[in-house]
Amino acid sequence: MTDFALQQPYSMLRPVRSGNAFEETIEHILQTIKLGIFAPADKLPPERELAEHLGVSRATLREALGELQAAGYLVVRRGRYGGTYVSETQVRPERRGTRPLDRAEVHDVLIFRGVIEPAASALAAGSNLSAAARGHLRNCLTDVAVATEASYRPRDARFHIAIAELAGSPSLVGAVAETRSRLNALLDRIPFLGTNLEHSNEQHARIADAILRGDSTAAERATLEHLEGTAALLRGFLS
Amino acid sequence: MTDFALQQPYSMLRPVRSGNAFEETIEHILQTIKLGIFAPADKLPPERELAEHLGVSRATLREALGELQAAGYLVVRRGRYGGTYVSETQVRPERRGTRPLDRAEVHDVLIFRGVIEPAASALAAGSNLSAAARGHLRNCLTDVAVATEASYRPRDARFHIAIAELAGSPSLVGAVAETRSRLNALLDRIPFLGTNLEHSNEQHARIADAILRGDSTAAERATLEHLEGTAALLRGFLS
DNA sequence: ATTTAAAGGACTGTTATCAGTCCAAGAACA
DNA sequence: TGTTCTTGGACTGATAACAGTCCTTTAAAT
Repeated sequence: MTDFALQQPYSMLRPVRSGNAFEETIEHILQTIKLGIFAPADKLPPERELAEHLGVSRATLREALGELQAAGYLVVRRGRYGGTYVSETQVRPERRGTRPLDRAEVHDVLIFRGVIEPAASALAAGSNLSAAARGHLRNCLTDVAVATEASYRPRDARFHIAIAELAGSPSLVGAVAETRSRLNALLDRIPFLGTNLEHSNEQHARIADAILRGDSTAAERATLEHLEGTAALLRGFLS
Repeated sequence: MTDFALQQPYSMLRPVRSGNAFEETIEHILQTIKLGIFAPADKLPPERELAEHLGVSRATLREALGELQAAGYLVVRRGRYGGTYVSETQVRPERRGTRPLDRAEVHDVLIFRGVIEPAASALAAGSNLSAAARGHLRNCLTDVAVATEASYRPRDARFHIAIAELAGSPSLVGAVAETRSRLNALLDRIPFLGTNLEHSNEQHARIADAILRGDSTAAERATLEHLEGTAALLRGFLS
């Protein structure tokens, strides 16, 4: 631990804005795709509406959309009933394992995720879930269960975010989504190891089951166990 | 619960930036004061340094500082060994209880805080704490213990943020700080009720003691109990 | 008394972002 | 076959935010 007194106030003086609006917008939309919020072939909201939601001018949004289109993430259809669609063909992922892992970042992400995801599961299990909410969770579970290796990551994220949505706290949803995104960025930096999809899906099923049964303790424990897999994988690449 | 399917993707399309850089900067600096990160008479970092930390140009930062100076939060001394200082005289708080509480916001803040603060305490208790870290926690505990009603709120926040700092996850610190800030905004909207400082300080002591003893379970439980007080107070004003 | 250096204060020109307006496409519908 | 209307596309002028430079103050050091 470095000098505690000196670093104190500076930990709170984080950047007010992470860059220019244009880049932030690109990053944000890319996240919604990589987290499975918008699946391939989904239609984004109309530009004017999306710009308002993102708190950015349409001009800036269009710059960002143009870039994502050029990169192959989006396709655009003009005219009435046209719109911006998520590309159905996967974008070639960047070369893996090029940049080294940042120890502190790995540590931070794993700790934070270990706090909020089990808590989200426990809260979801303890809530009075509507039929629609239950259906949504089951849909996400099925989607990830039938995913191929190529489509797994976003659907996995979508499933975990769905759980947070059931917990009834928008802040929690945002925290889970952002943390997943940071985790994905870390996973992109290590050589690909075939995930044990079967094992993972089995754990997903146990989590969903506990939540739908209303068993908070089981939901929390199952989630904690599930997280341990990825955590161990990442920690393995630190040493 | 509103229509689940329709609101889905939009929950993730939150604003990329919450306003203009100038206002964000004001708000951010004001937070560091209200959260006790900078106490009265403390010196802020030099403008050039602070601007870089906040990711904003010096011109914009100076606009914000000027506003805060005009409002009485800051005093500026020029020349070598000068700088920007937090005012020692309290700024008169706005009229309380004018705007009504937002149900959803109260709900969200209380849930999220109930997740992260107990977790932070448990993690802190489970860590190998350096002597400096232990000293820092004890200092914050003393500060809040000897606070008057006027100085209580920022010192209380500082204590709870100090706990998160011991947990070893910057994200967790940020989450606790931001949530405290939102909570303060809510508390500002209800009529002032004399807090039971004695009871609160007793709970603080129990939390700090459990953390310093390394008893995670006790630290977590004590924190949960401590939060219940404020939670009940706020919930009382919803009905 | 003079010098020094670290801080705030003030200006410049450039670039990014904005709100607002109008144009062009083109699938659905009559 | 033509009309309609929602959508992306393109432009304009105004404003916000920027990086960079130089000036002013003032307590400490000499």
